[in-house]
Amino acid sequence: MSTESTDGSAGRGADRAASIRDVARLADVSHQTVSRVLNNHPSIRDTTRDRVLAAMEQLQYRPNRAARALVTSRSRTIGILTSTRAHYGPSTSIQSVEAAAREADYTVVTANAPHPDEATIVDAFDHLIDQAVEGIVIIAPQVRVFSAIERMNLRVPYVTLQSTHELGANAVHVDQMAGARAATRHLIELGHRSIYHLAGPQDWIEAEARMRGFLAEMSDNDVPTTAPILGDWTADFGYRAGTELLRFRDFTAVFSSNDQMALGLLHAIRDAGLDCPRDISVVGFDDIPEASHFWPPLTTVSQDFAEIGRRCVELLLGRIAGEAPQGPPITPALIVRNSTSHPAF
Amino acid sequence: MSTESTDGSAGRGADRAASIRDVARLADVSHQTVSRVLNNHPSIRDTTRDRVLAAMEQLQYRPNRAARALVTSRSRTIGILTSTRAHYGPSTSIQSVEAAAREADYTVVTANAPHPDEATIVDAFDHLIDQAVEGIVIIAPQVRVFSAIERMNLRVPYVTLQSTHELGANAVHVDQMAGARAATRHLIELGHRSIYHLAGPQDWIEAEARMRGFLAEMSDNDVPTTAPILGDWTADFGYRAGTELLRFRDFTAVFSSNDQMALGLLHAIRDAGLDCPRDISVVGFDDIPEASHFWPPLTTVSQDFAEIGRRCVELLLGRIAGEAPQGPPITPALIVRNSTSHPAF
DNA sequence: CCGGTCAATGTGACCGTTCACATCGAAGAC
DNA sequence: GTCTTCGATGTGAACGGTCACATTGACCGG
Repeated sequence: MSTESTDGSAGRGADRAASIRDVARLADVSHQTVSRVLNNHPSIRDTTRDRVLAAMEQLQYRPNRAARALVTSRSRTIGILTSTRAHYGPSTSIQSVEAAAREADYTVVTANAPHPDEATIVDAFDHLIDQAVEGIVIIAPQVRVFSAIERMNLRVPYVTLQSTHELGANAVHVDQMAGARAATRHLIELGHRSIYHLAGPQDWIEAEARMRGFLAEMSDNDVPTTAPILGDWTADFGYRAGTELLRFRDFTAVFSSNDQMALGLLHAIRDAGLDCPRDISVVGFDDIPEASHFWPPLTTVSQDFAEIGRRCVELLLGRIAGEAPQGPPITPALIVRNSTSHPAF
Repeated sequence: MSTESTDGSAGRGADRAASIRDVARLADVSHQTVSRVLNNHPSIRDTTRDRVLAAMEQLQYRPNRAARALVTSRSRTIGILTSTRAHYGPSTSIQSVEAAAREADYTVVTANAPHPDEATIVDAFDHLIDQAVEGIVIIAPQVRVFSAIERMNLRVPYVTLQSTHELGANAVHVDQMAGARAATRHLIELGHRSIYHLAGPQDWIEAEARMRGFLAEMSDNDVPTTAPILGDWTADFGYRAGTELLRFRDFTAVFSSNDQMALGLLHAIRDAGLDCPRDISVVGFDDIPEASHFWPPLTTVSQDFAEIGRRCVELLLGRIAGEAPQGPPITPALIVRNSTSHPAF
């Protein structure tokens, strides 16, 4: 490539890509006819269509999305607002959001809000709005996000995961509470009566729902509850919390709000010279692909992150089109492995 | 379609967002002056600029990217081609690509090629090209990608990670070989002489480089090499391979090409009634955040995925601008934890 | 045979921005 | 005092699509 920097007056117009009019000229029709072929309008004679398609092929024509967006004022783009991408769950969901969107001929742009403060979130939203996204899928700590939404009175449709609050039409309903209840019930049925809950950050809707599921199940079974410990999803936190907790050993089981924290916990249990599940039972949440290879293989609650992503797109595109398709809730399932057993005593 | 359009009551343009001309009218200047303010052109009188900015503020003006892209034929968008997003390394890099891109006022769109066959990859490229991306960051199995690139003679700049082949200006150089050598040397220095290598899929450039590093270091130290085992990055594979390998027990150490496979390996070692590191030493690669909580905490090679992402963007934007900024190579570092020790005998 | 409907196509304006070029003073240069 | 330069601004035409509307035959009913 030549590096003629700013001058460039010579080549400029020459190598612009073929436009609808170039195709029209070659196919000997009007540009509007080409446009009709593009949008497969019904009343185009087959022979004409073929001629146009041939011309497109020959010129390697590609429709210009910017031009289309300009005139229709529809970008065919949806945004994803996310905070951490490095975690298995969000990543998987994002991936399937993207696949589903592409399927529907939408493009996805993502905006990351690395810090969960409101300014950062507003920034991320702003970035998406600048792209003229038609809708936004939110995969992030939602409490903060909502205050940001209010502050900037967002005008595009968005979807989130269902909270315990009424988000109604905006939310894909994942029954986190049911999953958390199943995990908790499993421990109770094994005979545990002193169960701690390692919760996630409370501004994540999932974390809150799981915590509520835990508390509800405990109380339904008349098991005395202990105050949940609020964590940050990381294995490091699970390790530290576990180390701290084990100084007292006043419990026989822990339900962790995700698998990473459970991993840290397992580490802490070993470091304390104890055995899981003999001394302490542990249940995780998410069923990341590594969970079955933890030591011991982790009993956890499986979530279909890919399905969540698909459903988000389905709902969002529906709302963009003015409908409100509400599918059935997605229910996580308990997967029993080896990190849980009857309490020792 | 229901054609329930607006009855001709009021303006139909009422809904469209404010344009440059609306701002111009309000600020009592020409649209071109507004454009100049937008692109901070030097010769604008301060008072004029202020007037325009005030008008923008009042109308909540946002530049229309589509219009700008149309006329400049520059989309200010870069694409990411990726295969798996669910893994820690790629996710982290993608996240930092996005952050760096946003910093430079670029937008990122991602295209996923879930299956590594050429058709899928061509599809993904196609999707990106449709967005008129100005450049592409490739985070995917590269061998297949390259054949796809050839087939569709890609006209936009792209960057990848450095392979052992000469990619020259297209690649950010991550010295995977050095990392792999460090890991291997560590095992050799501990006294191991029978070392297996669990490699990644060979169409991933990283996998190949790590394998070559392993082989080179082994041969430099006159340690007899065994044929590497080609895996798929998953813990499941590590487990299965480990189980298989341990039927013979003709080795004392394994260098795994990533941490997930190492995790599966640890699982297999325990299942065989053996102890890591007493019986078998294991070294991983990547240093995912969970690695320090594995049992035993994993000796591994740390990679700065975020830095990789940043460098990809730096290089790509440079190339888009016609430069070729080549930074120093990124060198991974060995992190010694508890999964390695002297061989028992 | 004539008006009407409809399938197939064409015409010109418009979306919101930038670009090339024009204009118009004011400030030096001589 | 006139010419030139240049800073500050304006004018109209792109860019590549879609939209609303016009046009043309062919077919059909009465």
